[in-house]
Amino acid sequence: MGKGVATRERLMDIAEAAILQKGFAGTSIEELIAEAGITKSGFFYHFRDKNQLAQRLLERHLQRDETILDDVFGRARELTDDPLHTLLVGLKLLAELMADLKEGHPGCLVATYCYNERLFDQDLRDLNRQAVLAWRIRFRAMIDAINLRYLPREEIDPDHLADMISTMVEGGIVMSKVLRAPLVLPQQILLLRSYIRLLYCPNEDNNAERV
Amino acid sequence: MGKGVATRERLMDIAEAAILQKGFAGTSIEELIAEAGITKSGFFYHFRDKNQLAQRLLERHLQRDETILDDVFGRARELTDDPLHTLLVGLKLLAELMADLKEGHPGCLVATYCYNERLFDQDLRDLNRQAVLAWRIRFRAMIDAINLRYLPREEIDPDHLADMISTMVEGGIVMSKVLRAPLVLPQQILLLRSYIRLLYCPNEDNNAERV
DNA sequence: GCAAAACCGTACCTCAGGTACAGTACCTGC
DNA sequence: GCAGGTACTGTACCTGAGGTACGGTTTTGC
Repeated sequence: MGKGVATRERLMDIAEAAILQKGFAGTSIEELIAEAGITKSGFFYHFRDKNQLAQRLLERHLQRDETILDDVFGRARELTDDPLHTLLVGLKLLAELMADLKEGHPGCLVATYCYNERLFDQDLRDLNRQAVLAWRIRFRAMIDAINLRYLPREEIDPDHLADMISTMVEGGIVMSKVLRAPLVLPQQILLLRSYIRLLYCPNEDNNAERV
Repeated sequence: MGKGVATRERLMDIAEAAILQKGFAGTSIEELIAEAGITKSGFFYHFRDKNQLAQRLLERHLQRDETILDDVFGRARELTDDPLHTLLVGLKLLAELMADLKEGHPGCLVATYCYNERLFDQDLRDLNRQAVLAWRIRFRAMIDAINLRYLPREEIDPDHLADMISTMVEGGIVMSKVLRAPLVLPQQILLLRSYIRLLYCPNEDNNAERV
């Protein structure tokens, strides 16, 4: 990794942490360069302006996010062939991952940007929107696979159920941050898991599995 | 209502809308007074500084929020004596209320402030935290009442289930805002309702009601 | 050892937050 | 009808942040 890349990454780490705690407008370039130990000229060497920093941050955040989800549900798929169990195991792994964050989840840039929408141009807002739609598509595919094999106890729109995963994670992050209770997020993910289990799992009284 | 109170309320309406779209630091006093048609001196006559505005805004927001919840679940209680049905009807009413917002939910100050935490002093952060704890206590009481009469299909911590309502609303707001799809929030509230129904409701195969 | 990459230094402009304080229009009770 | 509070306006001024411009310097890779 080149020196420039390393500086840029460090700058972005500092910026992301600051923005998640103070919002975009509340984060000054001055404080970023002070913490990074560079000058203002250095900052503008790496980024055209503050908006480009915002865009690069979101792009990186979304890539990392995708990697984590690929990893978590990839590992889940290795453990079982059944699509329902894959989702349930994946959510369990995700909850454990969130529970392991000792300082709690630092926050989601997608949520920050949505509560700062008027600060950004249309491109950035669209990028944010596309990211959430990509989550929907990812989880929707898993739901569809489940619906091929299991009959849900209630008729649920698969897109809504897919969105519920993102909803619980975004909401759980807010709850954990406000309450300063890191475990709330994993707890909420496990409740979502409980719902999906109840919705699809046959129990002794009700064998819902499709033939 | 005195003239001063009216101006202050108008100023706060403008400020709340702006803060929900641009964050606290991204909202300038200049734009507020321009829209309100007063001068900067007028602003500082009503509020000691920007932080006091933030505090007043949160206090008012929380009061309004409480009024809405009192109203929704109060109406639900009028329709049924059963605690489970009260919660289910209340969530239905809440979803309908959210669906009726033509422009979509404007956002929650609690979430905005949590993603701007470092901009505020300890008092304001504590106020935010207490508000979420008040939601927990409110919903926890409803869950406890349900547990007295119904046996859940799974053992669930009542605090977690109570928090789930706040989580779904906060997460749903973020999802609706990012996707620019106002209906996502009510859809998610209905999914939460579906979970609670599945968790507690006896069906033809499984009579879970306590005797 | 040389060119490109990765910065630093300086100067400057604009705008927003915030302070200070004097002045004024309007209403209200006595 | 006027004293006094309420609800402001007007003016001036300070600081700090975003941003621009551009020339100079160091570091790195080949």
